[in-house]
Amino acid sequence: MANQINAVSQWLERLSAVHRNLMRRFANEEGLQLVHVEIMQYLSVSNRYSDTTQAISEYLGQTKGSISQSLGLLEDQGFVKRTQDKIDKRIFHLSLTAKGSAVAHRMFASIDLEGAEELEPGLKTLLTSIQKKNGLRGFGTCISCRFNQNPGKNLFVCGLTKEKLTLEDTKKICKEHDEAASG
Amino acid sequence: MANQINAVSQWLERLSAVHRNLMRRFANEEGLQLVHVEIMQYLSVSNRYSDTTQAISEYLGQTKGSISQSLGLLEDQGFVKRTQDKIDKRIFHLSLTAKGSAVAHRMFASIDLEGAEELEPGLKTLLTSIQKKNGLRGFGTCISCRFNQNPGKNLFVCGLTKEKLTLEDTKKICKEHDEAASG
DNA sequence: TCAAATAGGTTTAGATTCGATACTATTTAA
DNA sequence: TTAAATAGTATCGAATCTAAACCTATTTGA
Repeated sequence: MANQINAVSQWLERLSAVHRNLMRRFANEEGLQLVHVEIMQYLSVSNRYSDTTQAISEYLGQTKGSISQSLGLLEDQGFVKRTQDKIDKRIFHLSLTAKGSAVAHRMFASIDLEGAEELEPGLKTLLTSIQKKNGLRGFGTCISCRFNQNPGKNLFVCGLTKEKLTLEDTKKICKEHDEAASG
Repeated sequence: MANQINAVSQWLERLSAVHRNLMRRFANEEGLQLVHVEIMQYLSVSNRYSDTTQAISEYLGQTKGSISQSLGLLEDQGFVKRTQDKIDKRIFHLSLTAKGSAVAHRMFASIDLEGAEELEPGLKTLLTSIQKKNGLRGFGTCISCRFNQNPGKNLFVCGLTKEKLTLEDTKKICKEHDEAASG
């Protein structure tokens, strides 16, 4: 048993290292730092509740001060723009400019995962389980979220914020994600 | 199709980030840096052809200068010891002391992957495929290596180095690993 | 045999990141 | 009205990372 678990841990470890290597290689080719690419990747898939300095900090597991610095650089270089929240003026929503969006696209294209499709359900389950067991935020999409309501075709409502969401909205990553009860 | 691949990439990205977060958290609890734990984890599973500064550098995707520095620290603190190769005196084999080994054990124990066993074959296949497509070193075990020969029960020979290997040897990670032809 | 090339490792210098702390501004709660 | 909590920024010191130069040992090749 223990051996079996260690084996999974081992491959996961390696997979994680390989993924980081590829990301770093891509970052270098673009003349960027690894963390900058990671931030842009995250912003390309995060929803309106999750596009803040704080959320990025929790996602990447680095302090918000460090992320704040990196965001300052990315903004100066025109990859990212900030928009102050209209209601809560402490919050700044971050989004990719066309330039930043192009980087994220190239990044996804550069990591070739052909043939890995069948792993998706397993990866997702493993991920949810690990996040939960270790007290990390959910970071999942609305599809599997217990707050998600679907009162009509292509009509969604977030039970937590009571806001309407489009189908596209529900495909993005949310920091408030909480797994639906199994069944 | 593209969407499906992006979804896998997305979960892989997140899994990689979560894994790194957990490793970093563990490192902090031990009063160590992330990279130090990663090095010890690697040394706990690498074989005699792969326990060098150079190999660690390729595994973790960082420069050998950087790894050399970290190894110096780990040696000073008694986690790692170096042994000069008897034949090629440029090479120093690295291994964990009892203190270092204990850290690696605690690390494996702290990452709870219960229920992930069934993912193992898929992860391994994905890993091999990614490494190959991106021109990265194999880093696998003898079991799936084309150089591995098995002339008798519990008797193994590496076709590349012509050396005898024990069953335990064949479970470790090798930087010369090359996938056996499929079939 | 001997010089040149290669390979494993270390060292150094400069840039960057990281974490901790302190600070501002805004919002929420009492 | 105040106190506490939240979102984010600024600053500083410590540590890491990369690139390049450097050292030594080994291999190559004429």
